[in-house]
Amino acid sequence: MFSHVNTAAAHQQSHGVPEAANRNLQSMFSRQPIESFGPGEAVFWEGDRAAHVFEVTEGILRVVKILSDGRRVITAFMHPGDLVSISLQENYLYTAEAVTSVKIRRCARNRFQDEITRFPELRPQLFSHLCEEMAAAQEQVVLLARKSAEEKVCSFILKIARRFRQEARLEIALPMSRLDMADYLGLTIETVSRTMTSLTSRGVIRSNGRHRISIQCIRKLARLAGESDDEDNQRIDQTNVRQRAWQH
Amino acid sequence: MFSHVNTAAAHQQSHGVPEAANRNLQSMFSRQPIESFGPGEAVFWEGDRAAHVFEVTEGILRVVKILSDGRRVITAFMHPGDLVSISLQENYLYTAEAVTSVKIRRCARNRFQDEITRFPELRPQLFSHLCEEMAAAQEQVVLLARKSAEEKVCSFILKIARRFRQEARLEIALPMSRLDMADYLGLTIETVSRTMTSLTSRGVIRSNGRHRISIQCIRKLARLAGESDDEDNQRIDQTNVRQRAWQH
DNA sequence: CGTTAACTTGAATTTTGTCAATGCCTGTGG
DNA sequence: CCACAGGCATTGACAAAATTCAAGTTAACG
Repeated sequence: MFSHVNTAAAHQQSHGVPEAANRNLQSMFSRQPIESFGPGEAVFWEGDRAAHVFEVTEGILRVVKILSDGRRVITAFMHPGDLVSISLQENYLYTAEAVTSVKIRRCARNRFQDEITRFPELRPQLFSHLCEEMAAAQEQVVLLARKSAEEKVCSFILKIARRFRQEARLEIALPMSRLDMADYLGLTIETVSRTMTSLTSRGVIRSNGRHRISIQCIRKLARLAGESDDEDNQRIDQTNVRQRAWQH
Repeated sequence: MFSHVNTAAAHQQSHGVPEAANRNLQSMFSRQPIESFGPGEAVFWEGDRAAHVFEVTEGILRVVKILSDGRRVITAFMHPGDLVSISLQENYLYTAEAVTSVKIRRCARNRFQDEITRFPELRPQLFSHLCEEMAAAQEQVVLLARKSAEEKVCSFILKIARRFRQEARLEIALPMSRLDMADYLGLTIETVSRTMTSLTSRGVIRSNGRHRISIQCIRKLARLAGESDDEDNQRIDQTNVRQRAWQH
């Protein structure tokens, strides 16, 4: 959640020549140099002065908050095309760390703001971006507040499947560690592991190595995720959040 | 969370004569008629076409999401001065119900958008409003993902105390039912009740009827809420989120 | 003042977490 | 290319936390 608007497609278009016709939020990053971060490296830290906005170009970031006694919460995973730290205050609200090898572009906050001012057609984009983040946050709150361990894990797999399955294949990558998954779902690694094992033995998923699974029965997975709306005729590629461009 | 910016003070100013000098988001509602809702009544329903934006004038609203099997999550309580349904999509993302007797004003979404367009000085307000909602959402995610029942209850009391205590008195109102608290904190009524009892018997709080408590030891409460930053020299009225007006 | 819903309390159960031991990828260096 | 090491992941036994179910109380409201 929090910035999971994948505008990678639009992004492609606008590279090189950011025409007014298809200018978008990602355009701002197109001339910035690419920076690389290795697994575990932090892109920025919670509490630091928020000087930049980022675009993920490659790899996966985790958005982390830590309680004073070390308990860790991952509030989001960011994928290529996502913008990080858009909704911000004076200081970063969280730490962003590379899960895999990651490439990002950065844009100074000032410049980002200036561009938004200069090109009013960007405002609705920024706005709907924030609104989708809010919707995603609410989904996560529901998951954390009321779902069981199994429902949490199934919801997680399903969310990734809906966004990243390759074409018809129902094989998906889980590049993050079990600890990352646990801290995202409010569980322990052991519970995540046991749940995955159970799903495998029941034929819902099949694991191909530690970071790759294939979904054997998407309907069952959806049911176990606690999404069964009686009708249950959801397609894997359904769009959950209808969006309207704001006119501001 | 989600819209807890209490601008009641600013609101007072702008009533009657919404001068440009102190125009704010609340100004838009100042000429709207006041509507009343009794406890339990819904102001709008999740999924309905989002035709209005609301301002709470009096009383408390709960923001509710329901899973298909009836499990309920309250993602926010809204207080006087709060704006509801600002960050929105095509349809409402949640149901809003009156906890107490509630008075609200509504503003057609179209008009709200037009006004934002017409008075650019409102945009930064809208923006920082959304950003604060995001920050609050993240706090709630941390609470739900990693805090114990006792930490959750203490965090909740502390949050209300920081916003609504009357002057020096550390007596606060908890107008919502135990079920509402439970659905907000991801617990059961029994667990909430037991925790409150335990806090009372340990002298952290004292209850004056079911919906009113006084805080006996704010430092202990803060420690039990899991906020102890070693330093622990926080004041009850500290502002947790520093905010910067956006220039968009 | 009586009714009733809301709340509290207790006991048993379930779920998830903790601790500890083992197993298995993955990447490194021979 | 293989062997090995070390980090992750899995599994099991047990413990703790929270939920569930079932009575009791209390307080709010007519």
